[in-house]
Amino acid sequence: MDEITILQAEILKVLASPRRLEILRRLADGPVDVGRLAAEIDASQPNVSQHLAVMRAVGLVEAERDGREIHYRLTDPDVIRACDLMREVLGRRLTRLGELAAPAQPADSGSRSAPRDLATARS
Amino acid sequence: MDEITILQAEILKVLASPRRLEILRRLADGPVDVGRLAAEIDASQPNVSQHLAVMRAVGLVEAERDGREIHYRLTDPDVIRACDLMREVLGRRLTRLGELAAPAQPADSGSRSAPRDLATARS
DNA sequence: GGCACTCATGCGCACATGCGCATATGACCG
DNA sequence: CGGTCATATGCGCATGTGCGCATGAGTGCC
Repeated sequence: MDEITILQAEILKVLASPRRLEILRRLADGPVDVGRLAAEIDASQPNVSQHLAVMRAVGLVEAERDGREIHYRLTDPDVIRACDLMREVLGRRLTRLGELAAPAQPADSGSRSAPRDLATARS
Repeated sequence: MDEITILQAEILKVLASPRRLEILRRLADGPVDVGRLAAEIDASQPNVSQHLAVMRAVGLVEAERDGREIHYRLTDPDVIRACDLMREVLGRRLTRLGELAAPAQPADSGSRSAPRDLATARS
């Protein structure tokens, strides 16, 4: 079993949480302190703190003290970029499904390319 | 909470397993039947079957019957591509760590368990 | 020093997940 | 049909994870 595969699974495990994804997406917009973060995503402070600790343990985020507040930021935007790429793919998938199910007017969030190239299937 | 985020977390949860990653990487090289797959990754047949069932449930893989065998293949290479991208990033990270931490030849037995360094090692 | 604020940590519980094992289902062959 | 191969499924156990809650730890202010 590949070493990288193990590491990758660990990272993915940490990423596999809606709350943590939400936190990461927020951090992608710049550093923020714990309290503010908790308020923005409507979660308790200990909860957010725990999630941040987990992500910090695997090097996804970094912490820096500023007065009494502690600012968290992304360690490596590349990993999150891969994450965002996946998000876009899934977004297109959802859009496609929505259109198929209801050919009306899908009120999806911002989208970029037309779902025309859905046949990206087999290489 | 975003709808896509939930879906993404579900997918990530399914991906967050070394065994499943191994299976997916194998499937990236083309369709294969369960028995062969189990043999190649040195796992029991029921085990592989369960993993495949899970991945099939979230649409990561597709199954097609061919005689008594059942061939599995990737549904959407795009998701796996995002996965591979992450893998590459992590690979580079590991390489960098190895170079920085030990220009000599360390017993890298528990090297993965140094997340702090990993975070710090960011340039 | 004492207090208020910000964040981290320990605890207990409910819940999900992975695994091995035995076994059921389904397909081919004689 | 009955047997055999290929795969899927149910079960039970051990383990891990998230959450709320209360509390500890570090910092700044008066």
